[in-house]
Amino acid sequence: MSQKPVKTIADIARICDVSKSTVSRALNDSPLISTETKERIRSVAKEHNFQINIPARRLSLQRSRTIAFVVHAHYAKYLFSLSDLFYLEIIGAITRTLSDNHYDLLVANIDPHDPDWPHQYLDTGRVDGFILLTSTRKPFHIKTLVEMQAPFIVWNRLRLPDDSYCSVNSDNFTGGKLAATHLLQTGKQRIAFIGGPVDEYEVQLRYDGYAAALQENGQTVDPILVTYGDWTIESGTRKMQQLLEKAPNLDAVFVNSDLMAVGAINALHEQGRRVPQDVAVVGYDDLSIAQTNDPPLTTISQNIAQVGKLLAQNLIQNIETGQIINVTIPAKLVVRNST
Amino acid sequence: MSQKPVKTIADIARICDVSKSTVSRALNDSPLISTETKERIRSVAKEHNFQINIPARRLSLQRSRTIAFVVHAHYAKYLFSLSDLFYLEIIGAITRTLSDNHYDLLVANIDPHDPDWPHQYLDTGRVDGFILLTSTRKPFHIKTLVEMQAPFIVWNRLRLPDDSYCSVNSDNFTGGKLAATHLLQTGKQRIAFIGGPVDEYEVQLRYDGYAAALQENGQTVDPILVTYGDWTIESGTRKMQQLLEKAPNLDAVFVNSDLMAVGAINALHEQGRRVPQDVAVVGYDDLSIAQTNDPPLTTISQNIAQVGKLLAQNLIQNIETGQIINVTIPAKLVVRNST
DNA sequence: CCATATGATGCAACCGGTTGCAGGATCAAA
DNA sequence: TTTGATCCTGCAACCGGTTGCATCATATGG
Repeated sequence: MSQKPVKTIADIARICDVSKSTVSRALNDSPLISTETKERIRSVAKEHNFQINIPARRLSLQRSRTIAFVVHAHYAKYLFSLSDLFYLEIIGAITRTLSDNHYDLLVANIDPHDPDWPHQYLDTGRVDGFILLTSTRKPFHIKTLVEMQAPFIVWNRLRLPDDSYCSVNSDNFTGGKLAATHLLQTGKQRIAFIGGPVDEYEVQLRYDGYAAALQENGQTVDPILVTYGDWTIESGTRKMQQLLEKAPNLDAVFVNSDLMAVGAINALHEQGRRVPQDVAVVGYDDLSIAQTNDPPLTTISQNIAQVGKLLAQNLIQNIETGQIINVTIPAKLVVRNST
Repeated sequence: MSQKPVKTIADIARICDVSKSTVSRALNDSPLISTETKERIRSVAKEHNFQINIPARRLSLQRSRTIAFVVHAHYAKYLFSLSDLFYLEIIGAITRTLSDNHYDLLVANIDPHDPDWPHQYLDTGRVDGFILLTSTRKPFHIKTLVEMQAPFIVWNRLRLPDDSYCSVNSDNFTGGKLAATHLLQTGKQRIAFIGGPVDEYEVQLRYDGYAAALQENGQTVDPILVTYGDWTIESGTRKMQQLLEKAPNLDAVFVNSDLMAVGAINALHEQGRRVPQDVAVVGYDDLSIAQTNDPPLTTISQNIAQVGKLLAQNLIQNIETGQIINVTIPAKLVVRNST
């Protein structure tokens, strides 16, 4: 009943008998306003539970305080599919960090062939920056973003720090090395490698780590044991089948993602091989699925929560101060029952 | 070099020697403007590839053309977890439909205990409406939303159409019935039921369908065969273990979600039961994981793409016209190797 | 040939915030 | 008592769109 429509700062100004400017400054905690006036205005605002108009503020400040989480509409049926699970787990940490900083997260469903998409989001003032994950982190897009000087951050950058953009990277070399070393230590001798797409930089690094571990152990990489999938469960199954045909005597495999590892294990079971007794398996990512798989996966953990947090935090930092931040987070081996 | 800063409609107005209003109307295809003027203005806009300022338009139109996808920050480690996979697959279809209609999707990471959250999004003009899925569709929140007359749509509404809000529902009764009937037809006799949380309406309907199928077959429900999990893989495993202890002679189980079904199958394998020979399993949802599981899951498909599309479409309809739309989409049995 | 309908465009207000600058009040120092 | 610094507050412009209404030119009808 007593619901007077208090919708704007002008309404509050009227009630408090001050000007709009004073209300605005009071709500923004400006040092220009006296403490008592500030408190009076704030209590009135609280009382009428006033909500500031965000679009108006955005227009005025020329800042949207919104970040685009870029995804491709590349699946026929679903936008997200299980192979994106890794990214989705990251979204959680991202939104939390963003909202702590009063930023919003927009899901930008882009057409990967449209070179114009960054303009549609940045030049229109809808967002202040972009977060790109592996599947959207094509050279083509990076180039456009750099050229238009868009604030953005990527997960696992393409090259080493020669370009000028932000990134959060995992220590892929160490990850690969940890995985292979662990397998060697458990007595395995013929260790196969199922990578992600061969042209991904992170995949190359993981391979290098794998090769380094073998070398330290006096072994050399057998090319027949090396193959590459596309991150999906099915590709894990397929590549494992092929490996078993070509190299039936393998006794372990380092798979570049938990999802492909799940597929690989399916293939192993089909062939009657026991995991880990006959063939040990190490995955990568430590998705929640790793714990619940049968058997639970030994994997390389990347602390997804921290990745998401850093992606959000450093992008905001870049937007607000222009700093270019590149961080690498450590890889950790998590031993479960698949080895 | 020839990059003149053409950022606002005023710039275009100057170039075309017309007024701001004319530019605005031309870009919005107003019938008030002559065809030739319209074309002239548009070609200039194209040429300078002008991007309209969205926050300004939003302020002026008092519409954000943004929808909030509501999620809870209820997981310790991740916001999304595997048990939300179903929802995540839906996001794809939602964003696609929204962007076809020039709407944006915001991820609203809310505190489920804060009764105030809808105001933070609606009264501030950040969004025009909300999409709620099962985990965020608590009576408490629905009540608040209805009271503040917020436009929103839910997946699987709580009660039958007595409240006045939009929803997209799956035909849960038929789904449950299809699952149980299929198991009976394959010759199974002792069919267990692992539901989602017992207080979820959709779970009750699936149970009713299950019970109806048994009844039509001259059977009656054995309470010892009925149990409820919480949608997670682990709960599927746990509940299956309990069932096997209490009723070792069961020969089939209808599980209310694919994820719990995956967990249940893990438990069955642990006990040395073969799927489907010893125990047949039917899941629910037809997630992408259902196809790649070992064995591939027989499940109830809900056409997730269509669900997402309808959620987006009908919510927009409601926002723009006030119509309250409730639709039920059919459930379909997909037979794979787990039965 | 004048009156009026019709079509195209411009003016100016408005959406709801933020902020540079001017100005009034208070108080201390000269 | 005057001067000037300090502290608060208000005025008004601005952010970049949209839109009701006025205006003006042309077309139509009597």
